[in-house]
Amino acid sequence: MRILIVEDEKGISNFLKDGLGEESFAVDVAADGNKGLELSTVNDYDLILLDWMIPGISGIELCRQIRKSNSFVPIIFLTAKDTVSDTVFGLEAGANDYIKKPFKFEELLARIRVQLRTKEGEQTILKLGNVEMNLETHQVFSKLREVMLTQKEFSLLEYLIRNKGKVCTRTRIIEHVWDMHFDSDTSVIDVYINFLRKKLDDGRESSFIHTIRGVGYVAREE
Amino acid sequence: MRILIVEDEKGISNFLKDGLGEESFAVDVAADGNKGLELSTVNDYDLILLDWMIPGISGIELCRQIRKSNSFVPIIFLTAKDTVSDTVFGLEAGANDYIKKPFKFEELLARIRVQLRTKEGEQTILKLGNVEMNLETHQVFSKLREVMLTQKEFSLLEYLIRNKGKVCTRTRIIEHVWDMHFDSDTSVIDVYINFLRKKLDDGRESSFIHTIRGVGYVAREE
DNA sequence: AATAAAGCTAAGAAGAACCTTAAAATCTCC
DNA sequence: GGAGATTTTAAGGTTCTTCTTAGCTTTATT
Repeated sequence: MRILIVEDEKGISNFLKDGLGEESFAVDVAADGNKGLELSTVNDYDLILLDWMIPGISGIELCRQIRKSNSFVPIIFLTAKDTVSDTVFGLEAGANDYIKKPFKFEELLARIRVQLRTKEGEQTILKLGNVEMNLETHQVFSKLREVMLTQKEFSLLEYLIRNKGKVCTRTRIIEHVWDMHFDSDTSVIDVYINFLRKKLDDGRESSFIHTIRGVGYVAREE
Repeated sequence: MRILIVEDEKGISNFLKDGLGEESFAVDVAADGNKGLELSTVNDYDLILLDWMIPGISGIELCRQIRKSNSFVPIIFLTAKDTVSDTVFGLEAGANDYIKKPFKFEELLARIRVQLRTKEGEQTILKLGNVEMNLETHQVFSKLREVMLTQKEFSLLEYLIRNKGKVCTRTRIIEHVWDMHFDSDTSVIDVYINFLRKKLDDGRESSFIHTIRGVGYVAREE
């Protein structure tokens, strides 16, 4: 996840760069509007933090420019001002959210995550071979038919498909899908793998969910 | 890769043993400090997981004893306590890292891999000639084809490739790959070397696994 | 060349891991 | 509170891995 910060106050931009770096974002900093425009044109950021008051092109103008170029990158305004009209201007210019200075780092982080989540939500459809799952509507299709899955079946399938090609060990599955620890003596996983295979394998011989004996399972396209 | 777990709570040790087994480690469990000392003296472990609060010799004392005997085996502390001083004591006693209970299995795994990496420059992908193994996805490729290996085949191959160029004696192979002391009356190793050669040598005459008569085997590039 | 030692390989027994089904326990919604 | 759906446990059957055995081949030594 790559983030651009457009901010002229060194103190703040350093603080943000360090903090976001620790959260394992890749961070670039532009100290003025022109530099910001240049970087945002050249690179493909996942999110942009934009200060209201910057030298060169103003924040609001930069925001408009970015939107004009048909980019839907999430933009969060950082503003010292507290007037309703400024907020309105910002959002009208195409910003997704704003945060008032001074702010707590954690609050900013939370808002960033919200933006990235909704952005990810644009591709709420996971696919593997004939199987397609829509995370938003909670629907699953195999070939053309819709298949009804229960909650647990759904999250198991989601975990397998998100990790397609990789072997998911029983331990990891239990931790991610069942939220359990330390229960090595259960065969729920076997049962649910069986459910999924029955529902999704359209009576074919071999499943797209492969068993790796002594290790776990892996979802692979044929 | 052979790991010793010193932990008195059966639930946790079973959970760890299964989980690490799935990641193709050979795992021993000691339920108290004395047993832990005994096993760690007799066997050559690649890593030790040590609970803080155990019957018999305390975890911290066991750690000191191991270091006293000039062993540099990586030690990771498992601790329920959350005080700074305990951590300090643990690290002073010679531990390499610690993790607070309860922990996610994958976090522990990540730390284990870090310790093994710094020990021998490891990555998740091991290569030798045409053969490539991905420890994370548990896949093995020879030339372009994917080759299906069983658990034991996988860990034997891993051990050989980690020690590529070096001769692996039968005794060491048995100790690191099988969870056994050397039993001169077994020919499991021969059998498994044979399995690997069949699966990986693509019908060629000579194998990349060379036999060193009276000593063991060595994996070498052509 | 004979002999012994070590390794190779095929076949099969023992055991572990997995699959499948059914029934019990739990949750949900009227 | 009860009916239906979902989740979990349990158990028998099946398949695959692991390990042993035994006969055969290669290598080393005298």
